[in-house]
Amino acid sequence: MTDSALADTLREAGLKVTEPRVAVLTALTDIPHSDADTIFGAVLPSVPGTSLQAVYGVLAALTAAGLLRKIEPAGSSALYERRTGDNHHHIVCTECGAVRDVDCVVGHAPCLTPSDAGGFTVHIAEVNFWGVCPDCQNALTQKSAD
Amino acid sequence: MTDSALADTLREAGLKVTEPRVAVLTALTDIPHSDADTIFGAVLPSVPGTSLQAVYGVLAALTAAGLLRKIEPAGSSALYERRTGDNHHHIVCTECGAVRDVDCVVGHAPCLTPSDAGGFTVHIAEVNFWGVCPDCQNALTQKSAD
DNA sequence: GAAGTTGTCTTGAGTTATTCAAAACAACTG
DNA sequence: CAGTTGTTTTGAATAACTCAAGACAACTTC
Repeated sequence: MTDSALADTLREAGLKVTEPRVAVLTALTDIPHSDADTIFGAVLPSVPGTSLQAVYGVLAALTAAGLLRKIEPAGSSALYERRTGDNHHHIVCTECGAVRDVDCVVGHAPCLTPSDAGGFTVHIAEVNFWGVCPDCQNALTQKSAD
Repeated sequence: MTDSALADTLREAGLKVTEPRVAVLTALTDIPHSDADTIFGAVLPSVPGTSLQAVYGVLAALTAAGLLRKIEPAGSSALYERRTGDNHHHIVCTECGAVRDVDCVVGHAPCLTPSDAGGFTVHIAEVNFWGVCPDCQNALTQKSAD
């Protein structure tokens, strides 16, 4: 994705096009599911004078505009991704923290409807899977074979 | 639930029975889905010399022993509850933060199996619903009627 | 029932992710 | 090109939580 395409994306969302914003979008295209600090590290080379606070500001603005989705897995800092609006879920590795997208389970509206919401109006259902990624499975197998 | 029943619960889990631990269990029986600070406040009157750090320690020990479940909804601090081992879910009010238990959706193993786990071994599926509680619905209706 | 051992609590400080505020600055408008 | 509005920089502050060391209490053994 080119910078000018990203610029258009920003403009369409009613946001001003700035270097930090384009850089953050570029970084999240390359490395999705990154936290603010990782994004800051990825952005710093191309935007030398920037700061972590600026990254937080950009992330908040882009999330509010619907350009980013913020996910907050238990026990880790907030992660951001560009894939929005499709209600997909995530699986997190309990060993290394790796995150992977999981498409919505087999076409289940039932999955997203509690049996008894106790009078609550349900707006969204959030599903997170926890498990072990292939790499860590190998590492664990290796270890137990020692 | 009496203190001695709680004491037995602790002993059965292989934990020493102490005043702060009994007090934390009592507090969580009365007010489930509480955070460390709220529990601290509820415990303080009956265990005058205690500290927030002690509460954190107790919560960690009881959670590790399987006596408590820790839930960490996005954007809020960690909450604890005594209901464990039944894989139930939660619905959180986006207005006031109220949390309510939701029994597992209509008997769905499918709900807990991602369509493509990408090589991950899935251990647990976590489901959180976000919506508006009855009280806040009323408040919002009222407000729009003004 | 008393002494010892082990684990728990208290006290105090430190860490990390995140947020707030004010001034300097840059992007879009006309 | 100048003005306005919104963004970024700089610096500091906050909240939730963790770590560490000594004081202390619960269960065990005698």
